[in-house]
Amino acid sequence: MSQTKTGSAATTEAPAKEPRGARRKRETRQRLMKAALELMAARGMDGVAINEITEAADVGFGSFYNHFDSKEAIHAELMREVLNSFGETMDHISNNLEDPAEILSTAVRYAVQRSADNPVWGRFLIQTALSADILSGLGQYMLRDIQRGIASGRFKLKDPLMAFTSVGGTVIGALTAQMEFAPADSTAKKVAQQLGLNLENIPERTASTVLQILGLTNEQADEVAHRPLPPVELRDSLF
Amino acid sequence: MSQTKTGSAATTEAPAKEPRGARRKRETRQRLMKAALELMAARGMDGVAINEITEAADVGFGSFYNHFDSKEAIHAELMREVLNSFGETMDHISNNLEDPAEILSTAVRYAVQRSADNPVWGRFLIQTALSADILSGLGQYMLRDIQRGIASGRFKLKDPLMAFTSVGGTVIGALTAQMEFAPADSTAKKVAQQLGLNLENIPERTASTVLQILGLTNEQADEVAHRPLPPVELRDSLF
DNA sequence: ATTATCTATAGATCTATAGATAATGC
DNA sequence: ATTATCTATAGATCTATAGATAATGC
Repeated sequence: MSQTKTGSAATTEAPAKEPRGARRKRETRQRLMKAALELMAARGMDGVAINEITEAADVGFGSFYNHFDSKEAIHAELMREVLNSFGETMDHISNNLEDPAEILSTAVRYAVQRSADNPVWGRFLIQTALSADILSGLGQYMLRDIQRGIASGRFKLKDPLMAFTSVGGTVIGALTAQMEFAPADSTAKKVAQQLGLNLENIPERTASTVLQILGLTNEQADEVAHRPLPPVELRDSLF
Repeated sequence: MSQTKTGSAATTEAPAKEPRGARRKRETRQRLMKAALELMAARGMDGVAINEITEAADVGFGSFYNHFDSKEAIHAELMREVLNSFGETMDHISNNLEDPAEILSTAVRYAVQRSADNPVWGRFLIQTALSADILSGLGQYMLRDIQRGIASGRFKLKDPLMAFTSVGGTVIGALTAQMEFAPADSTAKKVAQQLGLNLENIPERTASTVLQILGLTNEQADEVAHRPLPPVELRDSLF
């Protein structure tokens, strides 16, 4: 248990009075996190050696253990941070909107769009969603939003469990699809285009699909899914 | 390239004339496959050492290389075999039913139910669905069934891509959920029950959900999803 | 003096192969 | 004689730690 955890792990700007050594340590930690994020997004936790992380971070090998106890530990930290950053955005969205359908729609559009813009982030978000128990990751936010919609009567569900499963699966499927299609030269994109599939506006179409699963009519869902997106403030140092 | 591939990898009964040595070899291979299947279902390909596979199969370590070139090779073989066995069942279902909705419903009910009965099989099916490109796994069968339904007019889709994504995500989500809930003492099960969630008949409810995504009304979907299941013949040596 | 980093390395783990042993089939 | 298995091991890879070096802060 030799490592020190900085109070608020994600903040970039230090409290001004932060001594130089502490800043240096924080920066090293940050470099390790960033390097691990990219490597593990691409190849998964098991596919990456600590050696590779320190190399990519341009940090001495032994320094890794000044910051993390193990590979599992840094991976867990990364998941925690991706989720926290996502959660904060979600809270921000929730606090500025009334309609539960619009809240969920905004969250979905945000997640899908951001995964296309930043596949490293997206791949990691998917890892958190699939890892261990569902409700420790993405699922908890979805569940909260869905319950809110049920309570308010906006969502009318005959089968809450299946609705939850289906919404979750749809979102993860869309994140995956979006990242397959995002690169301009991807084979997935070519195949899809040959099949005549529409690859525009996937965030909005995902949101609409999700809302229909939750009981809105086609028209209602499309309307909500195309409302103007409120600006979302991002403050992640990692991405 | 020292290994020999038996013609039809999955068959149990040999052509009677098979010499003793060949049978012995086939049985060793089979034991390796079975052991790897269980270990890799639980811990993933990377989490298992070849050593552990031969130990579990009660086979000398070096013998592994009489049958497979690498860990990747045996994993690929396992995916291929799980998928083939699934595909044959799907073909059997397709050939004996007319209604595209019923064909897809039967396939979904079969996959979900069998995952509950045999979590090792289920976990592997999920691995095939998530691995590499979507359409090499489960997806190809779904895509075929959905296209058939569109062609016949049974499914009316405004957005084929999202329908496909959503159906795929829903099925994988249901497979996962079903396996979480299947063990009598699982925590997931307790949590779900405390939330008042209905855990009965998940195969049928998944099928119904999928059909609704594909444009059937609630009532139509429920009716199809509860038709009597035609008997399905299984002939997998591995499970 | 303290703290964070670095280099170097011991030990564990794992893969792939070589060569010996045992069983089969002619 | 051939074939499949086995045991034993060399070599590669990776983790975790020890001890040296450099920078900071008093």
